[in-house]
Amino acid sequence: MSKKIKIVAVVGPTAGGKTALAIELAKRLDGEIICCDSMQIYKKMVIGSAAPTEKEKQGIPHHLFGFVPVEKNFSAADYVPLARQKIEEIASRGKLPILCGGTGLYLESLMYQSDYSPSVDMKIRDELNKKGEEELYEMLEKYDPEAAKQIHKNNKKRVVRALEIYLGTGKTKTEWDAATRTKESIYDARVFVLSYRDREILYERINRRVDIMVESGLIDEVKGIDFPEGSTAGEAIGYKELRGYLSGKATLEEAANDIKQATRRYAKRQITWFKREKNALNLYADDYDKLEDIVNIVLNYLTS
RNA sequence: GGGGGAUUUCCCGAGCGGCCAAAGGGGGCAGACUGUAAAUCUGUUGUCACUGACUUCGGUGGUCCGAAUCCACCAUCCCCCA
Repeated sequence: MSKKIKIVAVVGPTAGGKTALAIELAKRLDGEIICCDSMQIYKKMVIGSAAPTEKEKQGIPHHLFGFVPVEKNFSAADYVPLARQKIEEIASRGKLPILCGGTGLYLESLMYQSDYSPSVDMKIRDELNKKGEEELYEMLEKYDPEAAKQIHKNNKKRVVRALEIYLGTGKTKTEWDAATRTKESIYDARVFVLSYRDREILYERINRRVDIMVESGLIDEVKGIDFPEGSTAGEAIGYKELRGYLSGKATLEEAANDIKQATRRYAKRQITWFKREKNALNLYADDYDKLEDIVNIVLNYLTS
């Protein structure tokens, strides 16, 4: 059993200031940043996904940003091995891998999932998707009653996923989970959840940031991307609403308001998600005057 | 000046005499989540001493055992004729 690799993760709701904190930490700790965000990984989606710009990066090496074509179906299962590879590579050079992003599932999978169940034939998924919720749930209750207990019958995506695992591999999702999910983190990870105590402040930051994105050319960015029908990338907040504006379905103001609202709700879901990481250190930006203070808290925590 | 229509809980919007604290949607709030996760789904959303009581459906006053629902007047908005 080899020693666990040390990593740092900066996560939390969108617009919380993760990017700046991660870069600052990388400077102090001789680190390199790895994307932990399901949208910043895509090519061309930089303004709308709030990916760091060259200037923001300040010369710090960034990995797994903007490298997936928008038409490609990318998922946590694709992300995890790539991120692992990067972590090892960075650590082997004596640098500290710093994960940064808002996708809780990616981090969770990276830390607590030794391996994913084998990829499943998309034909099985397509077939399942044709069926109704009732029928699917009854199937799940029959094949994997444990999973059925945990998944709500209305949550078709998750019911389908559980079923396709069983139908495709002969083993249930419950069995796969038991075999591949780890109790302890695979890495010696220090997780920092950066957020705001006062939700109003966070929401104002979100609203402002959306305006800034639009002013910075988000519309042109959207025009320049050809999202295939039903692609994951095309579901990104900001992009879908602006496509609606460009096709005349909404005014720019309506689209901008929709983006703000969707982002706020997204931030709430992220906050809920990150509460699950019990070993994380919660950092509330509104408790501090400046970034430097937060950086120092983190540095102290890491050395203690 | 004459005729018609509207006014519902944070918003939109059903309700048209009891089964209405009032459908449904949105938003808010809380939560779940391990191969679509910026996705998907769940619960909750008048107040309280919460299996019951109380205050709500523009305002005031009526009719009725009983009104968001009927009547009268007032207010505001919209439409049509002048």
